[in-house]
Amino acid sequence: MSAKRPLTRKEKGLRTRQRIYRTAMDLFARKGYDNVTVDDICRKLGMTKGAFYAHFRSKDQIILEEFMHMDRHYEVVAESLSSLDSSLEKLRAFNREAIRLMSELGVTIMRVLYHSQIAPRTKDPYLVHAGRNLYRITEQLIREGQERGEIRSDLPPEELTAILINAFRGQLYHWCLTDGSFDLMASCENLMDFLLRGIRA
Amino acid sequence: MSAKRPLTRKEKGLRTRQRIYRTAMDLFARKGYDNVTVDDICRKLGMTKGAFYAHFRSKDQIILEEFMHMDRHYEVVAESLSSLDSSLEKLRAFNREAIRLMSELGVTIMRVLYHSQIAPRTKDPYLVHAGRNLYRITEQLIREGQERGEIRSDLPPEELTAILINAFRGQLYHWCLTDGSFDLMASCENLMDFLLRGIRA
DNA sequence: AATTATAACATACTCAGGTATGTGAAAATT
DNA sequence: AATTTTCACATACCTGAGTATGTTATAATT
Repeated sequence: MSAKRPLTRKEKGLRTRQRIYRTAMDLFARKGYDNVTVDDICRKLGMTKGAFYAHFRSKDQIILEEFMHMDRHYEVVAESLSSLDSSLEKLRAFNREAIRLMSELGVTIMRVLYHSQIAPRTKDPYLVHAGRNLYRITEQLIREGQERGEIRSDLPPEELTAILINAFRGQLYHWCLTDGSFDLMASCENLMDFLLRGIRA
Repeated sequence: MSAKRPLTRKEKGLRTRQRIYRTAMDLFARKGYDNVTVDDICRKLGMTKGAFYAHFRSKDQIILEEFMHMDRHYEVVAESLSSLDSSLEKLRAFNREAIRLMSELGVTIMRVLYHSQIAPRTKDPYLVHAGRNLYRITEQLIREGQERGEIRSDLPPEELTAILINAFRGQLYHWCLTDGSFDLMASCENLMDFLLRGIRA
């Protein structure tokens, strides 16, 4: 037990925020996102909507944050790539891990994400932020591959990046639409083979 | 003026349905989907929600039907393909027209569609109905191409179909996310080139 | 022709996400 | 130290999609 120094206001706020986050994620996992109301979450925590919306802009902001954590994780994946010597293999490995991470998040979360990101009121959706590690790293790998002559150079790296990511996203979207009715990893492995044919020099 | 024979009940219902449909689409186009409430639509027609929901399951059902019309139109497009002799060119042309149709529907409608199809409560989303013309025709063209040796046969036609359609859908989704910030036709032309590299024998 | 069923709509609700505003205590400012 | 600001949360409300339940005229059944 640590000494019970009275919490500073910021600390208290952060703690509350985390409690909301965890409780929400826990409820989502157990009862399904749309079977959990914001009031449910608050009731379980003995607080009110005021508290919730002081810490999160919306219900699906919770899901978005879970997803954003993943983006940070991409950096770790990228570092593990140095042992591979072909850019194409790096690209393949990086993508495989990205897909794995998303399949581990699960259909439910990915579905809520793809649903909320395209919602009418959603401005500047995170999914397409150019600064995301997903974009940065993919583009970097492609650029490298082009310099080393492994990847075709008749298209700019940004465009190849977009093609790749959007193709996979279409697959993910489909996976969500069908409630995870197929093996995401396996199908993306095939997709990667397919796309690599179109990308190599 | 046609004689004012009293309308049979079915006729009346159908007429009402069409009035709702047109009024809704008109309002959506002018004020934006999410700035139009079901009550707005009803008020403009001098009826109430009861009427609306007797004819449509939900607000976005209207959008879905608009989209389903398009699917019927694919057949017409498919018939115009016979003048082309290469399966790959048929595939390219068919896809181009499909994209054109969707870009003509506009970002707003496509966005509502992609949003509502992946909504938590949406069961058996139309977008992935195997019976859709989009799937049937694409798969047919691929099958032909394989028989004629123009398209690789190491993957089953269903899988190639899925890869193609999902890749394009990813692009469409991205188009919606960014509110139509790029030229859909042009970018899909590039995407098609890219994918054809991976699909030819 | 009388009865029953049903389809087209109206009325009055529920539900859940989100907002506007209030309050008290901690923190910054003087 | 006194005052002002700010932040964490509470209360009360709004909104808009969707539903449960009438009501009435038409169509089907007897």
